[in-house]
Amino acid sequence: MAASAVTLLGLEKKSLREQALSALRTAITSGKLAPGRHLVESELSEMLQISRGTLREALRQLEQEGLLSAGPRGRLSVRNLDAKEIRDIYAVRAALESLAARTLCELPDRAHVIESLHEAIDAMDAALEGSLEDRVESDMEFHRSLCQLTGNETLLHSWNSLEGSIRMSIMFAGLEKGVSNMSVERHRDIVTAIETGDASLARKTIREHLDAAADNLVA
Amino acid sequence: MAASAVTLLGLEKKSLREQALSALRTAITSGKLAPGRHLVESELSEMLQISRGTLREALRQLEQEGLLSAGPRGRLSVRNLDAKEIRDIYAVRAALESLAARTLCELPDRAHVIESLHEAIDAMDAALEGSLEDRVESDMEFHRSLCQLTGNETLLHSWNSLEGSIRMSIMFAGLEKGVSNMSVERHRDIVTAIETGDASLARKTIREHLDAAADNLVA
DNA sequence: CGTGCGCCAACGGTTGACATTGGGCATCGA
DNA sequence: TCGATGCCCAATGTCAACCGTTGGCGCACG
Repeated sequence: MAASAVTLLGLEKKSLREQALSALRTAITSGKLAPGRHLVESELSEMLQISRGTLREALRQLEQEGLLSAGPRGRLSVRNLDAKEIRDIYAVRAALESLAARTLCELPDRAHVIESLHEAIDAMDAALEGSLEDRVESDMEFHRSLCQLTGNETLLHSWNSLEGSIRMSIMFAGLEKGVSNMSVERHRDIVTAIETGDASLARKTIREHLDAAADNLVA
Repeated sequence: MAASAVTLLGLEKKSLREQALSALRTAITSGKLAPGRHLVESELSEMLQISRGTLREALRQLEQEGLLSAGPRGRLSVRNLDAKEIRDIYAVRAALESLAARTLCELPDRAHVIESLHEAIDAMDAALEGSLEDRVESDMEFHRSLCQLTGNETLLHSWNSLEGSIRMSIMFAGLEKGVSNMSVERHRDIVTAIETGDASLARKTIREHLDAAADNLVA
């Protein structure tokens, strides 16, 4: 049986829940919904033009991603990060990406991996001409690729769950500070290390990169 | 302001959604809901005596925990793990717990941490007399404590999200195989390493423990 | 001035309904 | 007989309206 056209084209219209999820995630990580802001189900469901039930499913998901924090009686508000939490998030991030780097180094055939990573770096280069948001976007893309290319679904899933928190951290510190860590050179070093297959070097490179980023964010 | 009695006692009755979540999680990780089994909302909502809406919130959460996999048109079924996925899960697990070990080693005041870990080990000792399930339970408790005691909420959260998958891995391989890795001595070594504050030793110890466990599970 | 009472906002949960979509089965034609 | 056609149904996605509960808040009253 042939896959449907939409599936082949990757154009399947997302469910309302998924749309709401994306919309809310973007609103939060872009600061349109300020940290600490209390969310009211009825308000949101009206804004997004979806029913409360559908909305609640999306909210649960955002809660699990750590973008929302639950107060007493299920009261939800946009999570507010402090410096320690940002460091904590980046510590977990570093652990995951270290694993990614090590895994990639151990792959027998890394050719296509290296190629993909170079493409991601080219995209970052191109984004230098764009807005701050574009630069953040291409950076996230690169790091997500690291996890994705390992072929470890669980790793990718964990990273995706953390992505919202990472974006919040960057937003919290201010986009300017956030992008200041995203030197293309640094990322080239990471790819080079992976290319050589030196796992400990790759891990060290990426760890230092992320540690520096965290330091910079909370400075 | 005083916290309410129920809060103090930690006895707040869980919401129906949370109850359903626990019930389903247990049903899956205990094998009562066989891997690959297709789940029908209306059936489950009747079994659990809750409405479809509430059930769907719980299902979404289980999906994010990796216990359920979504087929076409939102069709949910109990996730089916193969050997590679188990290894992948344990690789992520090891990354998280390595971070936990390192973090604990770097804590200036580890006395209460060591104490808590010793209690967890005592519980494992006691569970030697109990059922296989008891032993698994006390083991999970120990490892969760590792993450919790770091004080890194994000780390604990990530571990919790992975816990379901870990339990599934153990169930998949058979409880006997699962518990065979849970030697109390091994765990004592981990605590000892943390006690000395030797981060690299602690990481090495826990990593070897988990690698061996994964090997054993898929063997 | 303080206290108690009642209103109201917001959440947890339910019910019943409807559209959509694909699978399965039976029917029909070559 | 076998494949194509088309209908029915199961299951999900979504909605609207509703109820009970619970705290917060403000007002009236002693």
